[in-house]
Amino acid sequence: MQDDTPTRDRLVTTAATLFRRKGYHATGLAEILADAGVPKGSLYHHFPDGKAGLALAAADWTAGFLTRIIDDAFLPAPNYGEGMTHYCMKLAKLFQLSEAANTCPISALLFDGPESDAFRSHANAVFQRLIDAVAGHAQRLGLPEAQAKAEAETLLISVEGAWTLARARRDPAVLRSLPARLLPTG
Amino acid sequence: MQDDTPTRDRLVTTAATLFRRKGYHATGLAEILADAGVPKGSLYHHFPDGKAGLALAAADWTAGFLTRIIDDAFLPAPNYGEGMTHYCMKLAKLFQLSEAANTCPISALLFDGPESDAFRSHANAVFQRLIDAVAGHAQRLGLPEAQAKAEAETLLISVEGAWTLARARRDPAVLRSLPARLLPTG
DNA sequence: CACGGATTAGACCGTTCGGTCTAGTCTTCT
DNA sequence: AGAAGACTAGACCGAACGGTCTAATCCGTG
Repeated sequence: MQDDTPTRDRLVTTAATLFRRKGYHATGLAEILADAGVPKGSLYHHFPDGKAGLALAAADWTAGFLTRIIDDAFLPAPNYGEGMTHYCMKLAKLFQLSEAANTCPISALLFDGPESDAFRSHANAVFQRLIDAVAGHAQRLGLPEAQAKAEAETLLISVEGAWTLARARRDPAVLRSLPARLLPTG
Repeated sequence: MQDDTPTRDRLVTTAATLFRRKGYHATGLAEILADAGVPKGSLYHHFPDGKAGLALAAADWTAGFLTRIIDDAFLPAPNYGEGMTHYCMKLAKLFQLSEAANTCPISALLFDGPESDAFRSHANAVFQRLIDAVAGHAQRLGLPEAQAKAEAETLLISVEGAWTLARARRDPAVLRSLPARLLPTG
């Protein structure tokens, strides 16, 4: 992490990674700074609110990252079912890359964070953003609006739960099994 | 929490509550002890491993609590679909009672806990115990073994994800919507 | 070159963390 | 009654926490 990307970016991405692996409270500032190769002063320059501000930025960054995955999965798909399948497979691969150690990138840092309402509502906004992204693709692929929204919500719920179970088992199989569980519905 | 229940029990239940509300790392020993009305010496007498040991005990206690809810929901049900519906409704009520502030009692303390493998495998065992409980009821209610196991796993996955989303929204509606999402499958 | 804001650098601070340890009390059995 | 564990009680500890602050450095602009 000692590359030449801007300091702020390095902070955000390392923080996102660590929060995802160990949770917000279990990750110390010292660890983030050491991993990112950034002194404390820089952190409080870029994020006057300190750890909490960094966590919010990390959440946004993660949301963008996931949105990109969703787009990559659904854009080339001929219908919703295949797009959803692609998405689950991509997540399973991501899960393996992270050595099965990380929290679901979706819930990630958000619930482990301060109990403040700011965090909770931020989490809610991020979730909704992802649901909307999926729903948009679903509608584009021919589903009526109401059904698109319902399917998108179901997908997010399932991914969230499946990732958790996958983590407990250290096995991405349950992520790959999602399409088979969800498809018979539509 | 200053009642006359045995010290050990008071520790376990208060710890379970706090871990569920704020997570493992965000909950200090001091807070647990104050809430339970128990001095530090007693904790280390009953749990020589300290916070970690207490967390494992709290996880077991929570698992028992949930197993009871599962039994209460499925025993009087005439078929799997109704049992599952009862279960979701009970969880939604539980969610509301907790002021929508708690993590899913299932994942609860387990993933926020130490990254040790002991915690992870304990979490896995608890999950499996719950899945098996549901699968047992499903089979008793007429589902073939393979399908019973699949349905039970799907239910756990969905509950896990729905609880998370419900928490972000501060709204148990998504928990109540689960049966409608899952039933068309069977 | 000189100036000034942006950024880096890290020493330092008070607090709180989980955990240890020694005394004391309460129960139970002989 | 008296000895022996089980249990309570909380003072105390070093380490790590998040956060503040001052000084140094970098860099674009006059």
